[in-house]
Amino acid sequence: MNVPDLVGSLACGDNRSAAALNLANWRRFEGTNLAARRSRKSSRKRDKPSVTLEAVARKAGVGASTVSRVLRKQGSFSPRTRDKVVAAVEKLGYVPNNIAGTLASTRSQLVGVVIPSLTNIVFPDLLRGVHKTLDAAGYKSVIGVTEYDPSQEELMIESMLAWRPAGLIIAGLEHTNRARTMLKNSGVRVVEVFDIDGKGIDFVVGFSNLAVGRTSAQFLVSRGYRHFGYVGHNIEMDLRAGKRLSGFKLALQAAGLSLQDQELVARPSSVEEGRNGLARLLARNPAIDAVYFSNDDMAIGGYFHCLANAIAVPDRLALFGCNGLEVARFAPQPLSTIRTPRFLMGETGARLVLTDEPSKVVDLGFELIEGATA
Amino acid sequence: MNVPDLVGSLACGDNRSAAALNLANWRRFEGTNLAARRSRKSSRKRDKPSVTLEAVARKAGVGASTVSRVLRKQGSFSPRTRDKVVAAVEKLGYVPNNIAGTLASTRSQLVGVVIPSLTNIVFPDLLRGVHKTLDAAGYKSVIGVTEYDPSQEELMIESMLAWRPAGLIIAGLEHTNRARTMLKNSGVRVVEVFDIDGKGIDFVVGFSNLAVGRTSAQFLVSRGYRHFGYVGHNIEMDLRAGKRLSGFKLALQAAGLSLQDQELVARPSSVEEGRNGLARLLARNPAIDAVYFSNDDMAIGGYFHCLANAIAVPDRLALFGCNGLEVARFAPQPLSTIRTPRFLMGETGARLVLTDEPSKVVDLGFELIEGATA
DNA sequence: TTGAAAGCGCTAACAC
DNA sequence: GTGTTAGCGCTTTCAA
Repeated sequence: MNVPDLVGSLACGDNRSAAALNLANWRRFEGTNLAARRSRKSSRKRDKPSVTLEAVARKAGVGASTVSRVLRKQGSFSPRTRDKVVAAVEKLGYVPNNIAGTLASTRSQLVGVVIPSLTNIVFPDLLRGVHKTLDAAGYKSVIGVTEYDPSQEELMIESMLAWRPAGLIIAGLEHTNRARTMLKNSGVRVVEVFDIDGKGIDFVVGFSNLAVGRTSAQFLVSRGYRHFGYVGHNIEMDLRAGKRLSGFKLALQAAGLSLQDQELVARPSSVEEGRNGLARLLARNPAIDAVYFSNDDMAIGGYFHCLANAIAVPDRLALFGCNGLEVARFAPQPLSTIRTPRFLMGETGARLVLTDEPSKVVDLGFELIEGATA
Repeated sequence: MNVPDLVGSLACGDNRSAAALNLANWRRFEGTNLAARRSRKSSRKRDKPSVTLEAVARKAGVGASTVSRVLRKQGSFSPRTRDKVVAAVEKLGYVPNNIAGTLASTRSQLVGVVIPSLTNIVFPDLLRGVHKTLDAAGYKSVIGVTEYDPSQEELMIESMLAWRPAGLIIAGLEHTNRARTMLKNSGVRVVEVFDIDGKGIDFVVGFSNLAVGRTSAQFLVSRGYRHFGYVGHNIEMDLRAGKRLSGFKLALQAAGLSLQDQELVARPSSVEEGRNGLARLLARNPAIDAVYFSNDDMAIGGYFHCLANAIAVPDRLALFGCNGLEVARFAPQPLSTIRTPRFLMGETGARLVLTDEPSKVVDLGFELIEGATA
């Protein structure tokens, strides 16, 4: 144990092989019911002896249901009984089995969280809020990542539902029809977050991406910029970024202006794509004096491009992002952007998903940060 | 439904209240067994009718175990039977109950992941790797966040174990004694990640933080720097950052040099703390010509300080970080740092945790990125 | 205040 | 190839 192996010693085989092997071993055991049961235990070295509630009950000299009541501090029991039980639990190192508990009570303490990505910090931010609230209430979050793919999301939702979660928190309002149907029929409470521009299933918690885009445009217009460009990532996948762009364009239109050029990258947002995207946009269209980015990661990339190429910000070029990331806040020039309530969305969503309240939409709003880049 | 409510309509009460309320309603129902059962269903609007395996079996006109076999593509069944079952599943919208399945088979498809934080992108990076591997193998990850607090970690581990996970992935090698004992007695496979400098419980997957610190120092020394400073976050909480600092100091010592000054922030790492920390360090000790940061977030903050104050990097001051974050890679001057294998750690850890292999330590190594700041 | 009994919905062994 | 049977480890009822 703990003998340092090197990377080379790692087989890069199929992840399932081990499970398959187990199963194979497994099915070799024959004999009487009892013998078979016993073999099962020994067939996997690592199969825990698993102290059960009943073992605790025996040790404490009480009934199983009494132990159950004591452990959940529910119903009544004498102090003496409680002490005996607690002592037995300690002695045996008993850890309750939530799987059995959940099955018996039909009330799970698992909440599913389905997000498109873990690469963009906004989703971990959401998770932080969710986790904080859930943890305080004794719930655990099971996470699923969809990579912005609706069919993967559908699969994810289906397998999440198989765990009979207490609730489901999902980023976005757009899902496949089947996903929507499963969700509705499941009887599980659903909270859709990050977007309120559309029709939700149950609870909807977030902000209007359309309004974010609109507000961004109005701000830039009010600052006197007139030649607008856009640098964004794949808006066919990230529908919310697409809605922001729509809002942005609509507001420009309303002001009698328009987007002069846009650079759309077919990949996820990143600092790199933002930097390169801006470079391409400017090469193509040097007259642009203000650029709207699909988010702060992209915008920071753009800012880096300006720093590296001595482009005066905001005099020669204004930059505007979305999200209000920490890194953007402490740049030499704080990025002009809109702060979105990711953590609060997580907290709010987690709280609602555990309630019995009627469905509703909660607009958490957003905040414009003037910054120094526009 | 979907009537836009405003934020104000949200009570900011205790998260448990709803659950408590449910329970209260719950216990009010009395009567015969059947009546009670029925009340249960109606007491919570949202209690699903829950189609069962048996319902599918009836609909398909076959036995329950046959349905089970078909659904898990295990054992044998005729094509005709399969078609009947599949049809019934479709018709009824059946979603298997993993809770029951897990209890019956005593083989869970849940893997616990215990990390100190979600604020620092390195942990989501780990999660990405874990999730990718687990997802491909049909497993789900349950996450727990400890906020770098050993006693919270202990609690987290305990409640994770209650779900009888297929395995547990934990960041770091340092745990409370009770946590370690629980882990060992649980019979669950454990993978400790992010650190190999110490004694592990079962699998250990990561890199040597001591070596990272040492390598960083050697690099800076080889570049000709002689007056070293350190800007870091709370190393009493983040033990791995502490180990890097130790390695750094040891290597300086070995070169006949030493750290001239250090700025330790008592908070989590952030761009802000890095920026302010460097400002304080330089104010106190202007002679320093190279600064080692506890990680890239801090280092980027330091870099921003230099940009904002026209401090020539690396001529006047060299900067060195740790992790190799994307944002650092595309800064005007790419940050000099060490890339750590977060994603790979996640993949490797997840793969190992599902195996039957004997315990071992896997050193995934790290990579020095020369960058342009040192 | 307590224990016996009946499930929760599924899997696995085994006989047919 | 398929159905019957016996649990998995709990919670909840109900009678004592």
